[in-house]
Amino acid sequence: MEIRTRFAPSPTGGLHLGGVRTVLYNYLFARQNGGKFILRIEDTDQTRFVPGAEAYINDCLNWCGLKPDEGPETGGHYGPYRQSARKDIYKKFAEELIAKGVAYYAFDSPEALEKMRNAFKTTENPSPQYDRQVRMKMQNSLNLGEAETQKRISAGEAYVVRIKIPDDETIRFNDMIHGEVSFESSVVDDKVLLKADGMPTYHLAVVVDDYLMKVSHAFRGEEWLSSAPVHILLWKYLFGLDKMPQWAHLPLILGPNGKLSKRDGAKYGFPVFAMNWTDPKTNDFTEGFKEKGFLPEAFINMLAMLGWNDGTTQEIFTLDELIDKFSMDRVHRAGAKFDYEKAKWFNQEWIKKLDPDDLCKRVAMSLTSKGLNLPDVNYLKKVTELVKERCTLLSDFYDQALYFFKTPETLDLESIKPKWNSEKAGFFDDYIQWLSAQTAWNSQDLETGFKNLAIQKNIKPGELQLPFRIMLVGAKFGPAVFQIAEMIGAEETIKRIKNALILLHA
RNA sequence: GCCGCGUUGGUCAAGGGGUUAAGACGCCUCCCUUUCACGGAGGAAUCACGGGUUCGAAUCCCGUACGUGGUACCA
Repeated sequence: MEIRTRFAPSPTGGLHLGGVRTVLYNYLFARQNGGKFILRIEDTDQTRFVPGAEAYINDCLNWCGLKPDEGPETGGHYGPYRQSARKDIYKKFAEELIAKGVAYYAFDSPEALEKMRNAFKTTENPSPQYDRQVRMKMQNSLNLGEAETQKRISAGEAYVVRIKIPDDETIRFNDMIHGEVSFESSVVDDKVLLKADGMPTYHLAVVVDDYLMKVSHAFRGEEWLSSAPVHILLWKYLFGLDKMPQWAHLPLILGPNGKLSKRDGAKYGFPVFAMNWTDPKTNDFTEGFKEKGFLPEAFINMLAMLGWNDGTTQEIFTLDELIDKFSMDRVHRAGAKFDYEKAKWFNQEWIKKLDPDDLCKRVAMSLTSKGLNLPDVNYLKKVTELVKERCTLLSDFYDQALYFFKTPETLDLESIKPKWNSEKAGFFDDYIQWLSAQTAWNSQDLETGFKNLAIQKNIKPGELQLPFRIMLVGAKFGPAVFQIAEMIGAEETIKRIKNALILLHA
């Protein structure tokens, strides 16, 4: 049997962390078993349709390198892959369920439902369900009779189709992560299967499409666990439990307090979505990992480890290694709190790990996007190698490398002034002279010359290094000063020293 | 309220009857470096609580507490 997994998002907004991890686990499982990974767009709620959301999801998957084998863009033999385009299919199955006596028509308006909930509400039961307790008191084919039901339907009265949950049945299934999970049917409600607009709800659509698309393993977030009994029943009624995919309900990714929300991101200053997303309706902006400066490799690596490990102490994995080593039975059961500090660490590790040429390309993109004009690649490559261990995000390269390309606009003179004196000023005057006379220009010689001159003048070389650094960099950071001098060249080095001396004189 | 799922340091977590209870992030101390980092050496856990079972329990069982998800003609 071919292994087929699917990711089935609804195109209603940004793709968040947990969503990407669900994609990842689906993808890894499919890949390692030589199977297929499918993207299916669950756009059955027309009131929540958000233009651009589907394209955005594609962009995110692309960026992450988790491309589906089948989907709305890619195509495939089991299309269409947008549920809105499969509307007619679901109706047929809804009718089949009615014919089998396990579903029924219901005419209750939203207002009538609201009234029912209010009428039956008690302290012990604050949210009454449409279930066996109340269904015989409502307007549905169960108590209206066939004739009346047909009459209403012919008259064009709006109706939904609801599943008729059995009275006393224990519904069990085996979850790949949680093991055996069971529910009493008596606490499950008669979920709507087909809405008044003719569209299916998620419950009908997942089951039908998983069957039709031959999905062998269905992985989704744990928030779906409570509706699993409805899906199990539907499988039993429609296609047989033996055809049902293996379920795995993935642990939730939590924020600082409770389920991770995009609000947490804004509140605590970390991205929550894979890529930047602006809601076209509300104009609400949410930052993405990509734009924040994350490498997709690091993002994926971090997500993989949030809820899974291979049992060793290895934490840095390439996608290929993950495909090789991932296993569902090592997925942790409990929800995991997202730790932004650790996420940044993964990024830093990946910056160090990446092939220099590859890194250089990405740094170039980041730098040019911030308006920096880059000379030749070889120069940038050297700069990148020199500063990379000081960068945790791709976006850090700008601050860390800017002085290699531009004369600093401000200098942290406060850090040198307290210990500044005319002897030191004299030293730099002479150093300029010495530098001007150099024909060879390399960090080693520059340093030797610097130290010799300092000794000559009876000043500790160390005391001069910080001022020199601030002259060249503008602040107290960066790689060895003499390497910086070597990189920016004689002319620029001398210019920067002169600049600083003027400022220190004033 | 009801139902489901979960609970090993601040966080991610290994370990699934006998261990000094791994490792990583973060934090703190120190070394390296007269910058910032990298790197290196250290420091910090009564395994949620209470009962069992057992010679022995973080590990098995039962309760309780807490957390979390669901309880829509949303997914």
